[in-house]
Amino acid sequence: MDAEATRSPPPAFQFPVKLIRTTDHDHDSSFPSDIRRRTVIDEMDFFADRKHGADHMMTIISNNTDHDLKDSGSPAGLELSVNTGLNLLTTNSSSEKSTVDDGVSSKMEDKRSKSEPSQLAVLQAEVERMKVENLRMMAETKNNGIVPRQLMDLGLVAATGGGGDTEDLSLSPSEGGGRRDRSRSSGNNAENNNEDGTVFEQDKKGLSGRGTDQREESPDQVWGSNKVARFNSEKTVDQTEATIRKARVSVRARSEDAMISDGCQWRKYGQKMAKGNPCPRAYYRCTMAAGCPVRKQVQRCAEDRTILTTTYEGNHNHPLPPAAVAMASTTSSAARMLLSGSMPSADGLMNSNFLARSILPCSSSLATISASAPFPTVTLDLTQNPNPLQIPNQPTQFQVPFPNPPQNLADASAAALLPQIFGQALYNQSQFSGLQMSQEQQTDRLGHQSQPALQQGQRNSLADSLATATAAIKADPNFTAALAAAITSIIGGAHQNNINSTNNVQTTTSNNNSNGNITTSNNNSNGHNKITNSRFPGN
DNA sequence: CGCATTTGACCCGCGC
DNA sequence: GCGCGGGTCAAATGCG
Repeated sequence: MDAEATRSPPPAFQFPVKLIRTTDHDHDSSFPSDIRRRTVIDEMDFFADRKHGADHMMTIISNNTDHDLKDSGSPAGLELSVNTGLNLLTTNSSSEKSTVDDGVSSKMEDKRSKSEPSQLAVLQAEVERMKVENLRMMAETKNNGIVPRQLMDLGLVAATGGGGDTEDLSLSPSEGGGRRDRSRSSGNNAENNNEDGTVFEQDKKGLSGRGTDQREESPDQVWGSNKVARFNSEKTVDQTEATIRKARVSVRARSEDAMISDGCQWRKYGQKMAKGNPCPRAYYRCTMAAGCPVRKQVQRCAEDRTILTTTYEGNHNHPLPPAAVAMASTTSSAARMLLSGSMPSADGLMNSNFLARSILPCSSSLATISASAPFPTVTLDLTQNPNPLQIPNQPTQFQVPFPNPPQNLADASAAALLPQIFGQALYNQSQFSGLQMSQEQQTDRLGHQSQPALQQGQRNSLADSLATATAAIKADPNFTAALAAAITSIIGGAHQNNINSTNNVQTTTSNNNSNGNITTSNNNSNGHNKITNSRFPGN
């Protein structure tokens, strides 16, 4: 498996979900023996460098917005750094031996940025525009004495930067040694202060009843706790914080393997039988960096044990390998969608639901938002056949006619496209969310404007944002073509792979120069593209 | 021997 | 106040 880490991944267009094939399923007590005994389909490697094509779009957006906004230090960056729980960092983690398939990422990133200057420029311009707009909105809201908490939170998160140094201020319980002092006072948040004096937003620690959670890090440590605001003052703010803190993103995907790969390294730290499900729930924490607060739960669906539900919460405090960025982008976008419309109230969540449908009418079965769950949760259901996956009635039609692929491949395709489509739509949605929120808050203060009116406004704003962004993308025929080619290739590749009883889907889409040379190929060499994660020996 | 996983115990919040 | 369930810890265990 170590060989995998050092292997140079082929230039590929891969996806955020990899169905892990573990070699020691027999040791896996997490799943029923019948599941463990099943013939394991070869890995579906949806991860990889998305140097080109659709995924590129998402990556560029993430990178640019992240850097631009962060660098500028402008409030505009706040929104884009929403603490969705998963950073959108694309910086490659250096040399973690088990880092998943990121060996050539840097090069590829560079190459990509060089090869697609026009798209980049367009997107950068778009980001710039968004930034300015956000700045304007911030000023407006401040003048009104209303500061969308969302933006504040984002800003704070942004301030912490991609390094997650904040979390390094203290050791995680394990590293720190000794059992957590659960009686520890929760009032001392000094360690949570940022270098620049900004209190790490989610310092939730302070809010957490569990003193232990102060220990480190991030907000997300409160991941399992229901402790919400105990401060009466700034109640609204705290409620919103709590909402953000607890936001979760669940991904449902069919997999007979122990868990899906999201490009990160995880260590199992617990397993419990959850009520109502004969399948145990496994708890993992990210081990890519000490003190990374990101956790995830993996559990099989009781009704259909081929379905794996992976729930993420937390914010990575370290750079992510490209492979992880894909999933992070997806989940992050989902969380952003959830949170962007999110007031802690049920209305807010319902709004998000509405927004989800508005943004992604095609994904009504792919993305759902639960307001009833203990924590606001976005569920990305990749088990349903997204056929066709499209965004109707949008300025730029984005139609991906799936050829009704087999279930697993449908999942793969959905997973593959999610970061681009879902993420893009959500990204755009997030652009107006600040405005939407401020409007909403003002409206609330003024006395509850009718929901339909707000929603209409949201829809219009969304449509504008989406139109602008999609138009920008569309403006570059090369990119559009590459995107279409990539998608076609994905679908074809998935199909082909299925026929070959191989789930490994590798699509290479190169757009290496500015003269429109587009090459799309389906790299489907059996047994060669398999990517395994040495840190995933199975759970 | 080091590291990851397993698993029972513990803590906490919530509902009754 | 008590029981239940979820989440986490950490010693024990297993594996490479």
